Amino acid sequence: MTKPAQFSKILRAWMDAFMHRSMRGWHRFAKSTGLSMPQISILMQLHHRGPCGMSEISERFDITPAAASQLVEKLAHVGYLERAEDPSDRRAKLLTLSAKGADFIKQGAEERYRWMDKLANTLSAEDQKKVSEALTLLIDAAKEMDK
Amino acid sequence: MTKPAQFSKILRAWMDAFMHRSMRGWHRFAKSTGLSMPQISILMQLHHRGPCGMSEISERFDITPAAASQLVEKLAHVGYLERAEDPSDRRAKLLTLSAKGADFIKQGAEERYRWMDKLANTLSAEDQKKVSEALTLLIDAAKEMDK
DNA sequence: GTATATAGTTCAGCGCGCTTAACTAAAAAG
DNA sequence: CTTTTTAGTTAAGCGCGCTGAACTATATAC
Repeated sequence: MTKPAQFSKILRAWMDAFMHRSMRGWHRFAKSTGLSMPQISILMQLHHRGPCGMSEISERFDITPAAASQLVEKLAHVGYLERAEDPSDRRAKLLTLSAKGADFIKQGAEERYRWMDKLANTLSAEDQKKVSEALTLLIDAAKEMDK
Repeated sequence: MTKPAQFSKILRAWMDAFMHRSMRGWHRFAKSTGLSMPQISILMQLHHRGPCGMSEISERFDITPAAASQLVEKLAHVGYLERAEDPSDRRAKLLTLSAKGADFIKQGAEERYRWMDKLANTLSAEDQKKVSEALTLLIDAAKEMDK
């Protein structure tokens, strides 16, 4: 009974320490590149959940189809994604991240990785191994939970 | 040589998997409460870096003093923070999170913790212990790096 | 004391994300 | 074939974050 509570506490401390730091990082990146956070969020979703339709965008980000359409229009205009017609349903659009868009996202992630790498390098080889194993556990568990 | 690269890869996989999920979580929370992301970011900074002046806000979020002043004004108006005069410099203001503001932030974090807890519960007791130790290492390292 | 730098505020104006409402086009239901 | 539902677009308008510029008040330099 005390063990799970303790575990939960550590998870929370971790999230507190790192999540909003990441948020600020993305925000800065967004500003430096001229894109907005919502636009970047869409590219990120496309990046690691693959192509989808407009409706999925508006559902996942909880905005109206109109808003989704306008955001996507801007991203398509600068060439970060492509809007193709879904062959199985000519009303629907199939949104795919372009190579340029993928590069963009990778570059943004790269910047945020830096401090994480720096952080990692302050650990001993032994500790790094421990952390690796633990994070792998978490990553796998997360994949499992997403189905 | 291959070990550090491997470690770095795992750190990145972790960040990819979790960070933007957290971002979406905060965004939803923001919308549901009527505050904006910038406002919440300020409260979060106050929450875990303690009181500071206006200038620190504008520096850390990379906005003009004017913008910082306006954001803080709104937060003060709804009672999430207090703007007191710095006794050592009567030009400067000392921003502190109010109890109400602290509650607000905790509640927002609470919501995002939920899936993390769910995730944690899919792990065996043994794995939970491994993860706990590893995250503690990371948290301590981060504190160290922040000086 | 005068001059200059610093901390913060106020205001006009801009861009952006968002919504509502009206619309087009294709698919599904009858 | 007609009706209705679904996917997405377009346009007007609102609120908000942000900036630049002008301003107040305190602190520092000479």
